[in-house]
This record gives sequence, C-alpha cells and structure tokens, in this order.
Amino acid sequence: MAKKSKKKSKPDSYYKILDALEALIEEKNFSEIKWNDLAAKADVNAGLIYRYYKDLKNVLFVLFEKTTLDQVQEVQFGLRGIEGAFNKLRKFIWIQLHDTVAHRARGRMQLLEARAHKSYFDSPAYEASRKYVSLLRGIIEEGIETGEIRDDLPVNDIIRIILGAIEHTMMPALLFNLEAGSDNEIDRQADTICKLLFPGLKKSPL
Amino acid sequence: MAKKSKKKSKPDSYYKILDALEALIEEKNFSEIKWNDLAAKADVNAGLIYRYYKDLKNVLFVLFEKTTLDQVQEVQFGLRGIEGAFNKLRKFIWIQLHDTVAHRARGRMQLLEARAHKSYFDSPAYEASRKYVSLLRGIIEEGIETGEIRDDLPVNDIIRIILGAIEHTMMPALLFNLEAGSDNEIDRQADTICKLLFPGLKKSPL
Amino acid sequence: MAKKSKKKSKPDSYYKILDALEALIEEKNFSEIKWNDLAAKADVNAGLIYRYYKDLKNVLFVLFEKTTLDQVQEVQFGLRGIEGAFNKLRKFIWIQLHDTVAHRARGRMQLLEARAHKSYFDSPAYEASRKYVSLLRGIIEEGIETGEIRDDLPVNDIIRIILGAIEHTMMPALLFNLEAGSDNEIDRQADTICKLLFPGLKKSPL
Amino acid sequence: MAKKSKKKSKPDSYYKILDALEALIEEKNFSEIKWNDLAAKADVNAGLIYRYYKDLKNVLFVLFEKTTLDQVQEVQFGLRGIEGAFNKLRKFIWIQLHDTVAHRARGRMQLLEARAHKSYFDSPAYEASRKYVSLLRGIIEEGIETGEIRDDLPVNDIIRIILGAIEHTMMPALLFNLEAGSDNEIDRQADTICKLLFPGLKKSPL
DNA sequence: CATGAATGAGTGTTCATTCAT
DNA sequence: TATGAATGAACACTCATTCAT
Repeated sequence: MAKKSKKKSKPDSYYKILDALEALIEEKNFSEIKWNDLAAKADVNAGLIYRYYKDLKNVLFVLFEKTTLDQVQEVQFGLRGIEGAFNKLRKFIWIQLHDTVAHRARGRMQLLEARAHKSYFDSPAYEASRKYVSLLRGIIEEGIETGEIRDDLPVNDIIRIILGAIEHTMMPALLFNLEAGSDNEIDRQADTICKLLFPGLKKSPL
Repeated sequence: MAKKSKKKSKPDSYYKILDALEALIEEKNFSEIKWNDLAAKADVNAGLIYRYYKDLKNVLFVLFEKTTLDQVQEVQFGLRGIEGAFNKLRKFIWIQLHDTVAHRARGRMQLLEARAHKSYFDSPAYEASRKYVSLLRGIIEEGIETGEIRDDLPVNDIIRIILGAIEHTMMPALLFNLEAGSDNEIDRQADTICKLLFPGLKKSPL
Repeated sequence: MAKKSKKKSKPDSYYKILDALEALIEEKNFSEIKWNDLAAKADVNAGLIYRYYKDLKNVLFVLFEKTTLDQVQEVQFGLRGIEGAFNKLRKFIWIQLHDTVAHRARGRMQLLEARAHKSYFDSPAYEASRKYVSLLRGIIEEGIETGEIRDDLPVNDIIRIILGAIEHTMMPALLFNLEAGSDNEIDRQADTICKLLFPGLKKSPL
Repeated sequence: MAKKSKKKSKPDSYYKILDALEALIEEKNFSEIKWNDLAAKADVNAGLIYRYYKDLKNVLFVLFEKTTLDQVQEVQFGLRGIEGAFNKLRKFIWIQLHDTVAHRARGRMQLLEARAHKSYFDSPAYEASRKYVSLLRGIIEEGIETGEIRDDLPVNDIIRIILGAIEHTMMPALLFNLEAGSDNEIDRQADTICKLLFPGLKKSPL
C-alpha cells in the first residue's frame, strides 16, 4: 500500500541513488566520486540522476539531511527516561560514539566532507545538523537551569568543546578503516570524555 | 655569498608556488583549486608546477609540512620559560587559537583538507603533524609524572579530547570568513577551554 | 530484422573510427596520427574514441586484426580448387602482392607500424597474423608430405624466407606512394619470386 | 693530438649523444625516446643537443648513416679474397646475419625505425643504405657477367628477394630480446637461405 | 521512467624549445 | 661549450550533461 499510495512517493531509483552514495562514501573521498560511479553503484542510468538531483553535492546534502534526521530521532529516543543533565550528557556522548562506528558514512559526511563545501551552510542538511546540535544545547541549558551545570561559561563555547572532544575521539575510526574498536574500547573512550569534562562542567558548591 | 653558496637551494618559483597555494587555500576549497589558478597566482608557468610537485596534492602536503613545522617551532618557543603542566597547557591552547586566526590557511589544511586524502597519512606532512601533537603529549606526560595531572586516563584519549576541543572552537573562524573574532573573544574562548578541561585533568588530592 | 536483432552490435561510430584510421594510415605514419585527426576523419567526437578503444594503439590493433582476418579468408578462398604445393604457393605469392597494392593500409600496418610496438605481440592482432602465417605453413608442410618439397630444411626458416622475399618486394609500393606498379609489373615480380625460390624448394629427384 | 688537432673535430658531447641514442634504441622504440631520455643517457644537457642536431630524427639518421657506413666497410673487408659470385653471396648473407646479432641497434634502425619516416629517404642515411645495397648488386651483376647467375631476371627484383629473405630471418632476434640464437643456429639459418636461393639463381646449363 | 549514445568544454600532462648565465 | 630554469603550445584524457528513443 505504501508503495502504491496516491501521494506519489519518489520512484525506487531515487532511493537507490541515495543508498549508493552512502555506500560509496564509506569507500572513498566524496571528491573522488563521479556520476558514473554513483550510477553504477545504484544500478541506474547516469542521466537519470539528473531528474532527481541537480548535482552531486545535492545528493550528498540530501543524504546528509536524511541520515542526520534519523540520528536526531535516535538520540531523542535514547535520551528518554533519563534524568539529570549529566546522565543525559553521558548518554549523548555514548550514543554518538557508538553510532559513528555503526554508520561510518554519516560520520564521514559530518566530519570530513560537508564542511568543506560552502554551499553546505545554506542547505537543509545544515539545518538538520543544527537540530542535532540543539539536542545537546537543550541538555546543557537544562543543566544550567537546574543548577547542575555551571552558569559562568558561554553555552556555545561549551557545546563546541563537547562536540570537538567527541568528534576528535571518533576521528581515527573514520579515517582508517579500523575494524572499529571493540565495544569495550568505545565505552572506555566515552568514559574518559565524561571523566575529563564533567568536573569542569559541574557547578561548584558554594 | 649566501646567494652563491654551494648548497643549491630550490629556485624561486618553487617557493612562489607554495605561497600561491597558501593564498588560494584561504580563498577557497582545495578541491576547487586548479593548476591554472595556482600558476596564475604564483605567476609561473603551469607546467613548472608539475616539474616541482608532480601533482596538486603534493603541493598541499609540502606546504602543510612546512607550515606545521613552523608551528612546532612557534609553540616550542612560546612554551619556553613556563613552569607547570597546567600553565604550559594554557599557553598551548592560547597559542593555537590565536595562531589559527593568524594563519587561516594552515588551519584549513589541518582541519578541512588534508584529512580527506588517504595519501596524506603517508606524507611527510602527517609526520610533521605528529611532531606537533607530540608537543602536547610531552606536556601531558610531564604533568602526570609531576603528579599534577591524573594518571588514570589513557594519554591518547586525553590528547584527542583536548585537540578536539581546540579545533572545534576554532572551526567557525575557519569556515566563515569571520573577520576573526577580536583578541578578547579568543582569550575568552581559551579561558573557557581551560576552565572546562582543567578540573577534570587535575589529580584529585587524596 | 538484421538491424534490430538481439545481439547488440557495436554502434556505428565504432566502425567509423576504424575506417577513419584505415584511411589515415594510407596518408601518414601512425605515430603522426593524433586523436583529433582520427576524430575529425571519423566525424566523431574525440572523447568517444576513448570510450571504445582506450588508446590509439588499440584502434590500430583492432583494425589490424580485422583486416588480417579478412585477408586470411581471401587467401583461403583464393587457394580453393588449386592442386599441388607449388601451384598453391604461386597463388599465395600472387595474391599477397596484388592484395598489398589494393589495401595499402593493411600492408603498412603489417610491415611498418605494428611490429614497432611491443604490445602488438600480446594483442589479438598478432594472433590473427599468426593465423595468416599458418596458411603458408600448411602449404609447405603439405608439400613436404607429398614429396614435392624438400624435407631437409626447417619449415620455420623456409617460411621466413618466403615471407621476407614477398614483403621486401612489396616494400617500395608501400613506402612511396607509387601509383602501384601496373598489374603486369606485379605479375612479373611474383614470377621472379617463384623462379628464384621454387628450384631451391623442390625435392631433388634421386 | 687527434683531440687537439686544428681540424676542429666535434666536441665529445656530439659523440656521446650518438652513443646514447644507440644504447636507447636497443632498449626501446624510437618514437618513445624523448629529448630528456637522450640527454640523460648521454649525460649532457638537453638544450645542448640542439646545437648539434636539429631534431631527434636527425640524430637517428646521423647515427644510422655512421653505422651503415661501418657496415659497408666490414662487408667489403669480409668479401676480400673470395672468388666466385656464390661464395661471395654466401659470405654476404653470413656476415649480415651475424652482424645483426652483434649490433642490434643498427638492425632495429634499418628494419623497424628508419623506413617509417618519409624524411629518411632524403637523408644521407638513405644514401649510405644504398651504398650497402650496391655491394650486393655488385655481386649479382658480377655473377651474371661471369655466367654463374642467370640473366633472365631483373636484378632489382633479385636484390629485394635476397634482402627480404635475410631481413625476415633476422627479425625475431630484433623484435624479441632473444639472447640471440647461438652461432650454430645462425650458421644454420644462413645455410638454409643459401640452399633455398642458390638453385634458383644458378644459370641452368644449356 | 529509463537508457545508450554522443558531445564539448575543461583539465592535467608532456615536451620540444629558448634563454640568461 | 654547457647548463638549469622556464615557457607555451599541443595533446591526451575526463566527465558532467544532453538527447533521441
């Protein structure tokens, strides 16, 4: 039903192309990916891609938006039922690290590819990305309000520091095709981030 | 005499090409830079670039290596006469932030361009980069030895967190051609990083 | 129906390119022929040649193979109904001489161009060439079996001598754009070859 | 004395270039040889080659002329003291086969490279080559006069057949870097040529 | 909706050639 | 006589893009 429903859903090829790009991004540099590579991987005629996407960056951003929105949902879901800013923060960090290992393409787009293109910052992909960041902002602001987190530092700075710590920790797994550190190792890395950052975040008791 | 010395130094053009790339990188994405752009900027024949560098990525890596080695020296110099791991760390962070603003090309190469290329990790540029990181490692290890810094966390993880925090803090200045935040703002950001990270790094008193 | 048959035949351009090369080879040295020359002659986009043939030598070898296989058929046809090794040999020589005049491109490829390229000897063109030589070998071996041709000389040496005699006789016509000697002259040359070689080939009566 | 004599002999470099080309021709196709290859092999500045030679073909032809004139002398010397057209012819064939093995570059130039260039036929190299052929013509004509060789065939045709037989017999050694057949094998090939050609050349007794 | 064929503008690369020293 | 540096024009090759079917 979903398939044949009136609301004309995009044809199969549209999605095959997105999937193909995701697969390719795991293999190589975006700038090395050509129309023909993508067409071949998607098992679709190269000319057809034009019907759906203006250019390759466009495919990239659409894919990026889609995966990032997925990610937002996952995180939202993961945070449910958790109380306390620091517990949420720990979960956030933990999800992000594990997630990157599970969806390398997404990570590569976020950390390595998208930023390099100016047009990214005007794309819906960037919007999605901001939505993701706002999840983190929510946690921080809540923590400040509840008095758990110190209030003498600019929230934006805090966010960048946390994200930077997370991103840089994930970097090796994205760059090298490390068969992604074991779960244990990832847990340890998440733990280290928390141990390092939480003391500085805590509102010091009067 | 210096000019006529035996050690045949590279011809002028060799360096003009490096300078030209540095200028271009500040303007645009590396992947958008073409041989002809570079040749024009360097006021040099395009074929000549080929003679010296074989391909564009090579120019990138040579430039990256050179600037990174410069940076190593600057940091080494900046750290002289400073006592205590935390004081050194604060200086390190401070230099790095200010430095990035002063040499945007260098920052863009490090954070946005180089990593995207597999061959980077086999290049001398990567070696230089490791040398830079080892400066930070030195500070951390020294601090652990003197008992200033806690010894229950993997040094590599610590390093990544610190670098990530720094990098992500610099990111906006690199991405958008912000007329680079005022000195005051940078000082504030450096301060925030320290305030956030230092408590977690300190060896807690028994 | 032939046109619309299932077996997807190569597009027209594929063959136009071959024809164009054949024409060009009659005019000039292969090493002087450029992609653009060929494209212009074939009235085809230069990039298209690349799609079908990868490089110019490849076009050369494909053309060579094709024409040589044609030649094999012509010779096989021409030899039909002829009895006796020497009669066949005479016919073989005669065909070859006349043929070279009629298809100068083919001769130039065989005698002047192909051999100069190492890769030729790994190409299907070389295989075709061997097929052609084996026609001559068949005649010789048959003659030896029937006792017409002496059996005290290595067949390979005999073949080379005969081919060499033929080739060198054709050479002037190929090198200079002689409006190819009259039929009479060619007949005379064929005759000379036979007169010179046959006595030495005959098995001497006890 | 020779070196510093008044008759200004060409400078060393002039000859080094020739030697270098000879060495290169043994290694690869002439059309693959570049100015820089030659300069490197000769251990001479590329620009210098211009002083002596107009272009690469020019070097080729000068070298060709030189080696061919050497060859003429060798053959003339080798024929001395031999009586009878057939004995001379046998010697001629024998020298030529052995010689090719000893000087592969020369053979490659004659059989594979020079002919492909139109300008060859206007060069002194071609003149030298004709001188060489005239040695063979001399033998044939002498044989006709003395009544040893039949007089009913065009001398030019005869010459081509003999040369063709010789050339084609040498071909494999030139094409493939066969460690040149043993002396025995070459002797056998020379013998085969004689056995095949001589009967047809002999004037038949009334 | 989908494709094979074709195109042309752009890009990297090569290399003979010149020139100041 | 000899060289290193530099050049420019030609050339091969790539690839996004269009179009008839």
